[in-house]
Amino acid sequence: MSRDVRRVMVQATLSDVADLAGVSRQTVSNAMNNPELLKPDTLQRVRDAVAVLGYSPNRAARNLRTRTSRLIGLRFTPAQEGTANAMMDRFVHSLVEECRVAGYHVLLFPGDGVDPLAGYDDLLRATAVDAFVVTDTYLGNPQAAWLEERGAPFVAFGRPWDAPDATHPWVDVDGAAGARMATEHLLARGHTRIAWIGWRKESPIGEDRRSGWLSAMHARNLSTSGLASRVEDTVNSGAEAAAVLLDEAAPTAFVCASDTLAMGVLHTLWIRQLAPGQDVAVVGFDDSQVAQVVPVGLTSVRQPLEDVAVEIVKRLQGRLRLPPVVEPGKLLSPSLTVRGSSGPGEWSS
Amino acid sequence: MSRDVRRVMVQATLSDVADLAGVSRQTVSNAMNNPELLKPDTLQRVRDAVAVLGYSPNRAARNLRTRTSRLIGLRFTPAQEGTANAMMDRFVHSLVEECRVAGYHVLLFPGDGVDPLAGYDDLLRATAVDAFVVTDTYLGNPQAAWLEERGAPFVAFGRPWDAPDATHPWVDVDGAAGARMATEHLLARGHTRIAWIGWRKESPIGEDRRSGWLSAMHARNLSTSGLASRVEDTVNSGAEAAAVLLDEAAPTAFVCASDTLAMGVLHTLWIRQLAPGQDVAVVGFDDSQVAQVVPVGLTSVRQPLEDVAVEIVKRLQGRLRLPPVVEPGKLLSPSLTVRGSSGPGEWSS
DNA sequence: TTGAAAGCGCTAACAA
DNA sequence: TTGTTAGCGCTTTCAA
Repeated sequence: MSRDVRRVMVQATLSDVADLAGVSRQTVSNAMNNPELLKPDTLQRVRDAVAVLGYSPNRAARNLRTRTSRLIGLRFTPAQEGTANAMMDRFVHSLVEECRVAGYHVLLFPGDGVDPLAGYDDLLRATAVDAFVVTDTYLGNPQAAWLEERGAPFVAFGRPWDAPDATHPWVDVDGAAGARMATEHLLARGHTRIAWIGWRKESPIGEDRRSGWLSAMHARNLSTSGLASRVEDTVNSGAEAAAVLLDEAAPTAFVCASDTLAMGVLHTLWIRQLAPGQDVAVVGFDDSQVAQVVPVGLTSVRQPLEDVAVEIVKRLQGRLRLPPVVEPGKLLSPSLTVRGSSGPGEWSS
Repeated sequence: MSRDVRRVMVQATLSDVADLAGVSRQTVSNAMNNPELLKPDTLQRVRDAVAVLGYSPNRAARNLRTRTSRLIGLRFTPAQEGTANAMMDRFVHSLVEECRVAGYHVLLFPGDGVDPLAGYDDLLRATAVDAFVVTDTYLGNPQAAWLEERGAPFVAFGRPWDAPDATHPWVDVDGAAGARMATEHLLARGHTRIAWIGWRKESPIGEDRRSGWLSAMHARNLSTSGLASRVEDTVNSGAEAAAVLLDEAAPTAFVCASDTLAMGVLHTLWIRQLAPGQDVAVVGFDDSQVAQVVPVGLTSVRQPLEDVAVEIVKRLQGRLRLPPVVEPGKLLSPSLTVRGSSGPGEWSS
């Protein structure tokens, strides 16, 4: 009885396994980490002992000895209230899953809002994580430069917009291609007066997406003058921009830099008794839950976050290898999820 | 030059600090963990050395020695596609922040979908985490029973519905109170035929919320017969249920067990050219991003996830203290976020 | 108030 | 193929 209790409470160690299997501690270690070094029947004996004792190597001891933690740090910032931007949720899940495959866990730390470097430094100095995944590079990522300077391994989700010659590994989604797909989708459905509602000029991501709309329009020799608006990423701004554009440029379709802005457009359509997809087409960006559940459904550009996670972890592993293998940046293509807001299915014929 | 590089690459250790400060390693340790034991000027000397070297205690070594990891495990399951249930995002952020205050970090591990115990066992045996936060207790939480049996510290977000005599600490939100608030809000706005669209009977959370609607109606001696529906948690099911209820019971308002179902109701209203908030009132549950950005806005019950995180971490700390202090379960009250879908502001007078 | 000794559990390096 | 030795960086215990 009391032995059972102890077995539950006190984890078996390498020594316990070695004693039970009648081998040295090092042999047990090899059985766990380099099984090919052992004679088959020794290996089996050790494995039996491991199973009997329910042994798992103590992480702290292993971490201390190997100077690794098998932990990836991720600064977790929540979606802003009142927006549709909930990419993080899907991305984090993909990252956690992909890290598991690679034998890593994800450690979350809070962003402090003021100092974008907060948190990184502590974890680094305590050698609490092996590497970081940096996501908020739209801020003009001071983290990237800072981490690179300290020699801290990391992979960025997002291009180094402000430092095109940066040498760190990154993965990003081609926003221009996404906006282009969205625009071409609307062109194929017969629209020619397609408006753009995007973010302010300071946002390189916004400008990138905008360029996709622009190039798709120009490729068809369509005028874009008076058809573009740059606003804050809020529902209200989107609604106001849509109202102004409808009044002044009479577009029949909108491509938006975010689902949040697209919801603003839907809001204006609703007020004006215009049917989305019927009277006016709308396409958003991010394929958020909002796009999925809003009545008639919001057609939206979807980022391949699962693939992003795969590529990020691949680069993480390369970066942590000795010697480090620094793979170049990688740009992934988004896809378009078509729903009712860009027109009834029949139109596509 | 090369010294600078080394300082960046190789972290200073306790010994380095001790040498620089001219004290023993133990004194440095005390300076970090029990500063009150040191003579003020010794303490200052040590602290100066710490600052000069940029020293932070190595986590692995500390973990090994203290047999703790200062890590809290959380199984991260993403929001289901096509639903509005994105509570996790907000909750995780609150938890991460609250854990930071308590000196912990959050370690994410993936749910495996099949075995709800997967992941917990590995982390436990490797002593990779000090405790867990268990969130998916709606499954009839086998994790809780299993973890309790193994003596693994954890706190549940969610009541032990299927084991009311369970002794583990938990924190939950009073769903019945939330639905009651929603119903009373509609009653105050003059509605009397208020329908309920909830989840199937197997869901104790759904039944709990339903009871809130029921009690609010009964408190006013209002009939509820024919006014309730139990369906799957999808937009379509919500839309269908709303259509049937409108045809057969002519309600003027709906209270829903989730924002997802409420969006279904909005869908049906949209098809029937009924104005939400004007012709028919709708209240959802969870105050998701969807509720926040959908045109006219969806009135919704909001869970106090920040407070939930605070209470959970408090219990976590109690549970990890020696001897453990097991605080009882705690039920928190939600609030109601009023938006356009439950009627124009003027009605409230 | 400070220091010395011991050891947490593991793996790298080397020896047998 | 297996075993021995040493030590990762820290904190606990005890002695000075």
